[in-house]
Amino acid sequence: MRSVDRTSTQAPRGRRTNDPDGLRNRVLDAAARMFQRQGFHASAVHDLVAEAGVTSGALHHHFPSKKALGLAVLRERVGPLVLETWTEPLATAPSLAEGVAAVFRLVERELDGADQVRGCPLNNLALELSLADPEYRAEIDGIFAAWRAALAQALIADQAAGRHAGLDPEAFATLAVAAYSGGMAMSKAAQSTAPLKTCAAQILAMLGA
Amino acid sequence: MRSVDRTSTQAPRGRRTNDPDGLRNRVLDAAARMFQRQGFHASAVHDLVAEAGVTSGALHHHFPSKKALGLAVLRERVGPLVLETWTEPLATAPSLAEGVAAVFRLVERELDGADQVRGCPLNNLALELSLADPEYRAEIDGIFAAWRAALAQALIADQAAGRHAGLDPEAFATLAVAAYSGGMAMSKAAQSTAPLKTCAAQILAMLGA
Amino acid sequence: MRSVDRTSTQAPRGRRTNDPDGLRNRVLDAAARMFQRQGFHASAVHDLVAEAGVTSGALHHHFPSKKALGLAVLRERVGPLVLETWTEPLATAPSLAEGVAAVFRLVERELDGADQVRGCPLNNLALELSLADPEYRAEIDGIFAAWRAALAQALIADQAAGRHAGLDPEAFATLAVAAYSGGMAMSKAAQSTAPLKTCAAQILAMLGA
Amino acid sequence: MRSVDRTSTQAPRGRRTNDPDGLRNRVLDAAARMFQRQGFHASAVHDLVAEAGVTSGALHHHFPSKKALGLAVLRERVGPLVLETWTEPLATAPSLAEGVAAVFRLVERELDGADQVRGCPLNNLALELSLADPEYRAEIDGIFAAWRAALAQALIADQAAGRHAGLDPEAFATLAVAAYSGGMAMSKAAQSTAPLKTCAAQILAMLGA
DNA sequence: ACATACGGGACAGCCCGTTACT
DNA sequence: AGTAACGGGCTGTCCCGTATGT
Repeated sequence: MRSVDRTSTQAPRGRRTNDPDGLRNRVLDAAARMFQRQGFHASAVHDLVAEAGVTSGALHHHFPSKKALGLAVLRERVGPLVLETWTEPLATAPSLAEGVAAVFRLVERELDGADQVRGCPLNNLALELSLADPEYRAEIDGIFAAWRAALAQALIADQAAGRHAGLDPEAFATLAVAAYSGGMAMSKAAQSTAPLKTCAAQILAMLGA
Repeated sequence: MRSVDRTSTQAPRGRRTNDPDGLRNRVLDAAARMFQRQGFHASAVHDLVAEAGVTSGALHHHFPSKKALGLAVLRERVGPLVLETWTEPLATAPSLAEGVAAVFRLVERELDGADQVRGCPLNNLALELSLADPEYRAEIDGIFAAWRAALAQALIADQAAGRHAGLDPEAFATLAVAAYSGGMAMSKAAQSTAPLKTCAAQILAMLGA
Repeated sequence: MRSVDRTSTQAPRGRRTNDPDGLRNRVLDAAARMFQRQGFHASAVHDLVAEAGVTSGALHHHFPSKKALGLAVLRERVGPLVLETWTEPLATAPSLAEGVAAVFRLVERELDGADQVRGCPLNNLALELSLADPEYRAEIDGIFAAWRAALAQALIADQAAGRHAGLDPEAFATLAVAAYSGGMAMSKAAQSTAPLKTCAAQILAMLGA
Repeated sequence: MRSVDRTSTQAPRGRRTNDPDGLRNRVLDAAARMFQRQGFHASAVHDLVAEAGVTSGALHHHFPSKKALGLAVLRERVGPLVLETWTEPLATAPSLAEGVAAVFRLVERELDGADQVRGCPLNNLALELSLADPEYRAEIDGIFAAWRAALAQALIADQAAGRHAGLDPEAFATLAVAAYSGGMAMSKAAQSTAPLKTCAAQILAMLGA
C-alpha cells in the first residue's frame, strides 16, 4: 500500500463555509497523515485541528470522539487505499507477477520521492490499536483480509491460466502481505528503502520474475 | 522473537525494601509487557507504576524519564530477547533449517499457550518510536540488524557446508524477519495464530523443509 | 406543588412540522422535567434537545439562551403549577384544613405512583439559581410569595369564619411552605415518601385535623 | 446548620511546602464555600483551584475527581457541621427548647452578619446531587438522618424529664429539619432572613417557648 | 533507596450559541 | 419556522516530571 497522503482541499479563507464534506475530508486527510507518521496516541487532537485548519467544534460535530475519527480513517482512508493500490491493479494486470511488480514499482517510486519512510499506514495503526478496542481490531483485520484476498484471487486467476501451479494462494498472499508490512517496518526503522526493496525482490522471485 | 513476558520477581509486601535490582527489573518487565500489548504512548507511567507494584518516586529514581525507560526496555529486554530466541539457537543448531524450525516451534508453542496475541515486542515499538526520536531509531535499527545478522550468519555457515547455494544470505534474512514481523502483526489483528504459522511454513519451505 | 411532569405532546415523526406551540411546549416540558430531576446546570442543552425530540436550532429559535429557557420554565411551568396545585384548590375548599388535606392527598398519590422522588421543582431551581442572577431570584421569590399568599389568604378566610384564631396567617403560611419544601428535599435524599408525609401530618395537626 | 465557612489557613507564599493536610483543608474549605454559594455544577474546578490557591496537579493528587471532592466535602465539612451546630449543643443544653433556641440564635446571628443568604450547605447539595449518584445520595441521607436523630434524641431526653409528652420525637425532628431547610431556601430566594426567622419562631412555639 | 506531595501544562471532550441555508 | 454546520472557549481529567522528606 502506498502512502495515505493525497492532495487535500485547502482550508478556505472565508469565515463560515457550509461544506461538510470538504471539512470532513480535510480532517480525515490530516488525521491519516499524522497517524501514519507519529501514530495514533502521539497525535494530539489539538495538533490535528491545526493541521486540518478546522475548529475543534467543527471536528467534534463530524467526529464525536477520537476513536470515531480513528475508525473513520481506517474505513474511509486506509481501507480504500488497499483497494486502489492492490486490489484494482491486480485485478486488471495481465498476470500476477506483472501486477505485483507494477505495485512494487509504484510503491518504491513514492518511497524514493518522499523525504522520510513513514511506514505502512495499516500496520502502524494495527499494532497500536488492535488490542485497544474490538471495533478497531475488526476493522483492521478486515482490511488485512481484503488485502490478502486480492493477492490470493490474482494467484487463482493465474493458476487457471496454467501458471504457478505449485503455490498455495492463501499462503502466498499471507506471506506477501507480511513481507511487505515487515519490510516496511524495517525500512522505517532503518530510514532506508533497502529492506522493503529486498523483500519485494524476494516475493517477485517466488513468482519467477 | 518470543514474548517479552517472563516470570518476574514478585513485588514484596514490605514497605521499604532496599533491592535496587529487583525493583529495576520489576519495572522493566512491567514496561516491556505493557509496551508490547498497548504500545508506548498508551502506557501511562501511572499504570506502569501500578503494574510493577512500585512507587512513582522509585521508578523515576531508576529511570529519569519515560524515554529513558523506553530505551532501557529496548536495550535490556527486547534486544536480549532476540539474542536468546534467535542468535543463540541458530548458532548452535546443526543446520539453518533445523534452527529456524526450532525457533518457530518455540514461538508457536508460546503463542498457543497465551490468552492473547500481543505482537512482536520489537515491531510494536519500532513503528511507534522510530520517527519520534533518533535515539530510539538507532536502537531499534540495531536490534533489527542483529536479528538479520543472526539469520544471515547461519545461512553462510550452511552454505559453507554446501547447502542452499542459491540463496542470498542478507536477502533471505531480511525476508525472514519481515515475514515474522508482518505475520505477527496480522496475527495480532486477527487474534489468531494462523497468519504467523503460515508465514513460518513458507519460510521453512524456502529452506526445503 | 405536585410534579411538573405532564402528558406532553409526542414528538411527531415527520421532518418538518410547522407547529410552533407544540414544539415550544415539548421543549418546556422536557426542560421542566430535567431541571427538576438533575438540576439546571446538570441538564445540557444537547440532552434537552434529545429528550424533547427537537433540533438545537429549533430550540434556540424559541429560547435564545439557556437562561431564557430557565426563566420560561419558571414562568410557564413552575409558577402555574403552584396556582393549579395550591391556589385554586385552597380558594375553593370549604376550609383551610380540608383544602390542605386535599392538596397533600393529591401530592402523596402522585408521589406514590412515581418511580422516583424528584423533589419540588421550585425548590430545586431556587437553590441553584437564586444567587446566579437577579432575574431568576425575582421570579423564584415571586412564586414562593404567591404560594405563601394562597395559604395565608385561606387562613384569613378561615379566621373570618371563626376558625384558627390563634394562628398568624403569614407565619403559618411560611412554615407550611417550608415544611413542604424541606420535607420534599429529605424525601428526595431518602428516596422515600416518609419524610414528606410526616411533615404533611404535622402541618395538618396544627390545623386540628 | 450554620455556614460552612471557617477561618481557613492561608495559602503560603513559598513555592513548595509539604503540608498535605493544610493543602487538603484549603481545598475542602474553598469547595464547601463555592458549593454552598453557587452549587456543585456551577463551581468549576478551575475556579476552585484559584480560590484555594493550589495547583490543579495538587488538587488531583488529593481528590482524583470532582465527585471525590464532593463526597469529601459532604463527609468532612457538611456532616461535621451538623454535629457542631446541632448535635453537640442539643446534647448539652438543659432542655430541648433552650437548645433549639440557642442554635437558632447562633444561626440568625451569623446570617445577620453575612452579606448574603447562601442557603443551607446540606440542602443545596442535596437537591443537586441526590439523584446524580447513589454514593452522593447515601451520604446526604445519612447527614439528614443524623440531624433528625439529634433533635429526636433531645426530645426523648426532655420527655424523660416530663416535658412535651404529646410530641412524637421522630415526627417533630423531621418537621424541624424541614422547616429549617425550607425556611432557609425561601430566605435565599428572598435574600432576607425573615422567612427563616419566622420558621424558627414557629418551631420554638411548638415547644412552648 | 525509596516514598509522598506537588507543579504546571496538555489532553480529549463538551458546552452554549450563532450562522448559513431550506 | 425549522435544520444542520460550525465557532470558540471552557470542563474535568490526566499527564510526566520534580521537589521534599525519610
